[in-house]
Amino acid sequence: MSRQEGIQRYQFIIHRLSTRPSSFKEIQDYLKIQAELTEDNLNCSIRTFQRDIKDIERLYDIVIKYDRSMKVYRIIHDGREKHSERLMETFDLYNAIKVSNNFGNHLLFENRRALGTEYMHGLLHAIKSRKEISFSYTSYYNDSVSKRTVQPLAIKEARQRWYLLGKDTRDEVIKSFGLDRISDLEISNRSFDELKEYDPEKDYRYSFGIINGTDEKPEKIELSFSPKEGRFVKSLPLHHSQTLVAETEKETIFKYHLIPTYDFRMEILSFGNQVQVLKPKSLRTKIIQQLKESLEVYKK
DNA sequence: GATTGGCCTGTCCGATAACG
DNA sequence: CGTTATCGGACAGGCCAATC
Repeated sequence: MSRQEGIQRYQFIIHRLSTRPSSFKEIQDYLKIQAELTEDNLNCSIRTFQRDIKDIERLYDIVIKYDRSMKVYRIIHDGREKHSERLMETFDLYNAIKVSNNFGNHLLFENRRALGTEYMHGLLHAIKSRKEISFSYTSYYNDSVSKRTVQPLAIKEARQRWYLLGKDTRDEVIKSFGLDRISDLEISNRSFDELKEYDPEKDYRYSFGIINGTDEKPEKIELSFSPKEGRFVKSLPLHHSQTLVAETEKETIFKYHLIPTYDFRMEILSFGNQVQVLKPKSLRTKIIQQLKESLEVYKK
């Protein structure tokens, strides 16, 4: 059985259990039906299923537990944020296309740059079996290419981009790598120990995007949006800590708790005159400064 | 060597029995 | 009748052999 089928099985199990809690028998039947549709071999024994549950917890931060009173397995903790939901969407789409090959001409995809998702299976496999990987990485800031050796920990999506989180063996620092910047991926046979102390959830709770590891502290931030943008932001929160403070005819105020990194400031600026930073003063000053600098560009 | 299924033991928890 | 002891079902997890 290929490792792709193994990961596919995880996806089906999660999919089934997030629809409704099920007994092992029901899950097995479900897998059987899916196996016929996709022409993959997804059958598995109870023992393999138990191992899958453990793997799913490590890979996706989804905890599945058996409920004795109801005699079913259910998801009791879902650490997925948007990134895994997107992974599921992609997976659903992939299967839909696979099931109906003839629909190729009726599904029109938006042209966009490659996201590096072709390495997804390889990376998930490396994370799961704790193997060091090496790849060529093109820097965001200049186009220099460097060879990296990394202990892969997790895959994360932030702001429509995919990132690999891993510990760079050169300086032992946990970094994020844009998947679209990775090439020549190689999975070595050197395995590494699990990092017990590492908790990706904790590291990114107060991060806006992928920038982290800075020593800055999270701050209480308040933004005032115009009513029009307010409605938009309400339906598409900028950050999971977003809470509504006040909503009047003139403005909508949200508060956040996060580290105001560069990418967050850029996001604020992208709203133009539809947003105003109320708190904290330091961020307000920074944004004003930035806007002034923007104007300077046009005075030259 | 990765993956899987079978077997065995441990453990949890509800059900039933035994007891004061 | 209420509390405690025992039992049994079902899953979890370690181990190992089979398979590719």
